[in-house]
Amino acid sequence: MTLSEENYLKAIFHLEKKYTKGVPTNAIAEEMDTKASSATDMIKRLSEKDLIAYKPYQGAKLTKEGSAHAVKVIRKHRLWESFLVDKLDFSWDEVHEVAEQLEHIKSEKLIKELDKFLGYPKTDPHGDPIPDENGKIHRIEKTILSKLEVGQGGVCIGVKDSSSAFLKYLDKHHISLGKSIKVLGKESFDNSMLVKVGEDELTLSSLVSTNLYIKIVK
Amino acid sequence: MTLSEENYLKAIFHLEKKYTKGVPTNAIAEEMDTKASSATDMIKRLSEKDLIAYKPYQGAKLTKEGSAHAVKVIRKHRLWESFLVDKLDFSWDEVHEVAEQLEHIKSEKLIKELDKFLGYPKTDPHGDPIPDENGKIHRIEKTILSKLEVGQGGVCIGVKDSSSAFLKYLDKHHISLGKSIKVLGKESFDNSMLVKVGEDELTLSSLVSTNLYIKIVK
DNA sequence: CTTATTTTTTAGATTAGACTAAAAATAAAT
DNA sequence: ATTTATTTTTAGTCTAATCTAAAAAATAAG
Repeated sequence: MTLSEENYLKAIFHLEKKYTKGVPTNAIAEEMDTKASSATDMIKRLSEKDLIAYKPYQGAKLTKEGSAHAVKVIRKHRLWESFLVDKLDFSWDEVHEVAEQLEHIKSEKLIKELDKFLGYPKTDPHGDPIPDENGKIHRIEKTILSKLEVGQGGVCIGVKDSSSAFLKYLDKHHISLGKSIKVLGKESFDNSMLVKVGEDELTLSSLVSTNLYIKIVK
Repeated sequence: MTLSEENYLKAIFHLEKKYTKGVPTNAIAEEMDTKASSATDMIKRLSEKDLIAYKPYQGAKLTKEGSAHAVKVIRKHRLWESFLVDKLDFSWDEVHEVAEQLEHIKSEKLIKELDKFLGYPKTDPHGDPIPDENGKIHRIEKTILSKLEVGQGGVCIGVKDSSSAFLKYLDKHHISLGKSIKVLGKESFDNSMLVKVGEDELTLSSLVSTNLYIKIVK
């Protein structure tokens, strides 16, 4: 399995949440930041290897095998991100690029030992679940902050957008995983909200509140 | 710089110890486990990028730039090997393959932080020196065990052959870095020697004694 | 100093992955 | 239901890295 094949599988895996009845070629090309013709080529290759099911013009779906492989890569990615933050003092906005490389290292033992070394973490530095050795993804119940009503509150447990820009914004305003957040007010005009984060009060735009995952606590 | 280019640079770097006036194409091909024609191709590419100096039929020599890059890769390789042994419970015969992959990860910060995390180790698990951040290799004075006279002794500080088979042989006979070794007798017929390793006495064949590095202690 | 051998290079093919440009299939709109 | 627009695929080219087979250069031997 080549590096490029693995990246395509991963892309399709993520896109399947959005396109449940076959991921379109264009969507894959866009996700991979390449051209549709290149995506078509790769789709054919993956199809021949039975990693995806594909009929021309019908979009792609991962097979059991393809999905299993994608999950393995995602497991490695998230374990490496955890390593970088927990052991090497990387901040959560610095880990993605490096993990993109590390996720392709081939060694069963390496990932098993790394998992042990990290103390079998359940989530990565962005709150995303780390698939277990059998490929099982333990999804956590989470709510988008913007869906909370005034008076409701909870704990920040993840981000939807994990771009460096967004993560840096959160750092700047002292919002991090584990912080308690309570909704003090909502502005219907622009959907911004007034929240209490830890001891601070601040106003969050819609763009921010729609990208933060909360675990509701009564 | 591609993965393959890096591997060729590394190969040439190691071969330069043996071929001081230009590394022959065939030697490179053999080291890289490929064909001479492939080596010629790569030599041309590296030459165009000024990473090696090369005139047809004259063999290859690393330029300053090429050598610096090779050393960086070697630094990464040895730091990763240290990580695998010190932190992830790999044994010294298991690290090479994985480090061959990890050495190509591109991130200045990663390697800087890894070095710090490991406590700035001076040598890798086989006793080979880890180049520092500036590419300086602090070579240790070492003697091949077979060169010692009867009565002389020292500490095992490295291996010349780091094949899995040899390392496993050493494990089996409780020979590891840091162990004290004393020569009790030499057999001129087959150049085997009787040695005391720690508290044990054992006979080492010439193949073994010519592949163990010793720091002589009086 | 020619001949034979070894080493190295060239020539031509192949594969994975990507690209551009054009054709074909599907979907949308008058 | 045709025309228009979008999406997808095909056809052909390109690059990095490899290979085999053959030619050319350098070295060694008689």
